[in-house]
Amino acid sequence: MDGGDPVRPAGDPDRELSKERLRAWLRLLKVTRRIEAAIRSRMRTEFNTTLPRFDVLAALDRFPDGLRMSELSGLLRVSNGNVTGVVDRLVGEGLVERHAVAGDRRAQLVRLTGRGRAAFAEMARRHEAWVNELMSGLDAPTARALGEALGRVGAGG
Amino acid sequence: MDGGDPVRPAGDPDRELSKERLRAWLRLLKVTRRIEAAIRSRMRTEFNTTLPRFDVLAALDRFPDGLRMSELSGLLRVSNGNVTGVVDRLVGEGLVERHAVAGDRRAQLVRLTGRGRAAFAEMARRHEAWVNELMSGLDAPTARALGEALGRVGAGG
DNA sequence: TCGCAATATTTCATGCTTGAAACGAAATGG
DNA sequence: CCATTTCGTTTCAAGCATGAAATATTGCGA
Repeated sequence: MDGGDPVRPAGDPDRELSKERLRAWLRLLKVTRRIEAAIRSRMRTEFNTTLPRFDVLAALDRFPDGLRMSELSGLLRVSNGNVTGVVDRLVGEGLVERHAVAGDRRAQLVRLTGRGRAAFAEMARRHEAWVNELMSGLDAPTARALGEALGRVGAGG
Repeated sequence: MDGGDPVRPAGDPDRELSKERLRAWLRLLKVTRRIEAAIRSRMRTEFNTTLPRFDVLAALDRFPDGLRMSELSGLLRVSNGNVTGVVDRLVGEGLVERHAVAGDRRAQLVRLTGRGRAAFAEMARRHEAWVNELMSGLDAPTARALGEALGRVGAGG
């Protein structure tokens, strides 16, 4: 009939699209890991801290009234138990404090301390500079194209 | 004299580009983490294994003659000590084996076993299907645009 | 009000990850 | 040859991450 070669069906579009998506994913993973590793390493050498701690500080900086543990883990998309440990260490460093919540003795409200807010501001400044450098290959239109494409991936998940 | 407002200098292009890159990076990180978490979870429930182990199997599958520990950690871009542990567990599962290298008693050659090769083939098949599903929002041209943008980021790092 | 499900958080076991230190083996330079 | 350096790998301590179990508290329905 009009059928293709059974060994390599002339460009089966589903299969090709799948391969294309796989390639895109592998590249996405590679680039993300490389940049993440660079940021992680600089966080360690310049601030003696870690990316997870920075993420927690960033979340708390956006919510000056504080966040509950579960709100924090929800925002960061990590497990509850995870946040417990990271917050413990930040409290130990004096960057964050826990408060009781009036009316619910189960919950904890977590907030930045003054030192925590100042430390985060400095880290955020450097962090932006690192990202700017690490992504220096990206001009404005390409950055927007990337955002667009990622938006579609996000919608598709 | 023709200068802009000192509070918000009318569109300082460097600063705006930096912000744009930061936004792109945060989005990149978010999307990547979400997909990675989904794959990780499915690896666990469907195959009772982990992404790092899958990565090692994938590398070994591409090199049927085997790889040294240091070649493996170089390919995967992780530390030596890391690979030691992951390979230990894969050996324990019978998916991988270590061989001595003739002429260098320091080195180890790591290879897939028959079972390892078969197990990986099955996992890889499912893995591609998951990625295809998780990135279903991405049509072919957008996938290519994404690859293009990521290539530039890669070149810029 | 009593029992019980739902909620907020911590604890735990397991595994990944890193960077540094330890170690044996190989290579190299007097 | 022998000392020193380099190399390949493992070991180690610390921290991140997960999912499951434990704990405590709240709230709801009979």
